[in-house]
Amino acid sequence: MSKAAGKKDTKQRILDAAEVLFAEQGFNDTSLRLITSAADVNLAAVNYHFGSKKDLIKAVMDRYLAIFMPKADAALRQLLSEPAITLHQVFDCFVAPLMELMVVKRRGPEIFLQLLGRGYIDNQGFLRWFIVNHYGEVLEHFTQAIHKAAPELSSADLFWRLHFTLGTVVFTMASSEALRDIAKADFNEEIDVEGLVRKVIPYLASGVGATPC
Amino acid sequence: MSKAAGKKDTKQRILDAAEVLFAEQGFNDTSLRLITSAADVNLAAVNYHFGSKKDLIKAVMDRYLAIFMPKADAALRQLLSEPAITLHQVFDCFVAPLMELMVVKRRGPEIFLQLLGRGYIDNQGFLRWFIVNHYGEVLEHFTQAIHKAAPELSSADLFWRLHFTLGTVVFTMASSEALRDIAKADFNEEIDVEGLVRKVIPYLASGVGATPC
DNA sequence: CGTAAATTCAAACAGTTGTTTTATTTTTGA
DNA sequence: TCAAAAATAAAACAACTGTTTGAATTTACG
Repeated sequence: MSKAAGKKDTKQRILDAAEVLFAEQGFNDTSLRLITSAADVNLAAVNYHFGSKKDLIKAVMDRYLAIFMPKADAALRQLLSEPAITLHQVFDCFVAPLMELMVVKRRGPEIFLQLLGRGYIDNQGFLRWFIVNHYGEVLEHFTQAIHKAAPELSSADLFWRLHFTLGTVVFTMASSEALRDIAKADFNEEIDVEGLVRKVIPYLASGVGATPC
Repeated sequence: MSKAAGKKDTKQRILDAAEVLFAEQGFNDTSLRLITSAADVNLAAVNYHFGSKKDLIKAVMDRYLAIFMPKADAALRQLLSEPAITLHQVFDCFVAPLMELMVVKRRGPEIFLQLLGRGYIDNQGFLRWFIVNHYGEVLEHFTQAIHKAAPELSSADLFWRLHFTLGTVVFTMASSEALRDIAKADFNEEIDVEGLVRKVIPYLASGVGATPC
C-alpha cells in the first residue's frame, strides 16, 4: 500500500495548515514551526518537500490559482464574444470560479481571497511576479472586458479603477470573518462568502462605471 | 543652549525614520535596528525615549492622527449642519485635513494613509483600539454624514459599504507609490497624492451610493 | 565651577527565525 | 527477501528579534 489509510499525505497536510495560518496572520508572521506543529509533521518536512518557505507560499497559492484562473478565463472569453456587455456581467464572471474553490475545502473561496490580499500587501514581490507571469493572459482578458463594458473610460482611468477594485475586494475578504461577525451581532444579518461577494459587486460595478470628475 | 543646532532631536529623528519604514514594509517587518541605523541613533534610544516598539508605533500614528482627526471632525460637523448633502461632499471633508499633514513633512499624507492600512491589516489590534478609543467621535460623525447623504441605505448596507470604502482607500494608498510609477510609465500620467485622492472619490461616492442588488 | 540629572553608547540578554546536518525509520521495487 | 531510495526525526546552526544592563558621556542648573 502506498499510503497509510488514516493519515493524509504530508505535503497536503502542510498545505492545509499553512494556507489557513498564512491567510490569518500573513506570510512573514507565520513561522514554519507554527505550521508544522499545526500540521503535526516534523519541522524539517517543509524544507524537504517544498525546498524553502518561499516555495511553500508559491505552492499554497498555486493550488487555488490553478483552479481559479482557467475557469475565470473561460467565463471572460465567453462574455467577450457577446455583442454588448455590462460591468456587472464582467464581475459576475468571477463568482462561479471563486465558488469552485470549495473543491479544495469548504472555506476555499475566502482563504484564497485572503491569501491574495496578503500577497499583495506583504512584501512578497515574487508572488506578484509569479501571478503575472503565469496568468497574465487572464488579467488581459479582464481589462479587455472592462474596456468593452465601459468604453468611455480612458485607459489611465481604467487602470486606476481596476486597482481600486482589487483593493476593495482583497481588503474586504481579508477581514471578512471579523466583519461578518460584527454584521451578525449588530444587524442580525447572517451572510456567507458568496453573499458577501454578491454584496460587493454592485459597489464595484457602480464605482468602476462612475463618471470621472 | 538646549540643543545642538545641526542635529535634530533624537526622538523626532526616530519618528521620521520609523514612519517611512513602517509605511513601506509594515510594522512587524521593520526592525528597531533598521530604524535606528536609518535615523543614525543608538539602538537603545527607542526603548529609552518611547518605552517599547509598540509605543513607538502609537507615537508614529498619533503624530498624524492628532492633526488629521480634529480637522476632519470640524469639516464633518459643518457639513452635517447643512440641510441636504451629497456623498461626494462627505468624502471631500477628508481631502483638506489630509493635505494638512504636509506640515509634518511633504510626503505626510501618503505616509499617513499607508500607515493606516498597515495598522488595519497587520495584527496590530491595539492600534485599532487606540484609534477607536481616542477618535471614535469622528467616526461617528462620518457615519452620520453618510446616512444623511444616502438615507435609502439600510444600516447593514451602510456598514458594509463603509468597509468597502476603507478597503479601497487604504489599499490604494498602501501601494500608491508603485502604482503611480506604473501610471507614469504606461500612460505618461504624472499624478500626486492629492490627484489620486481626487481620483478615488468619484469611485467611492458612486460605489457607496449604488442601488443594492 | 561642580554635581546631579539626562542622554548616549557598546555589549550582552534570552528568544525566535529559516535552514542544514546527521541519524533513524519507513517504503519501494526487483 | 533484501538492498536502495524516500521519508521522518531530533538536534544544532547562524542570523536576527526586542529589550535590558551598566558604564561613559553630555547636558542642565544652583
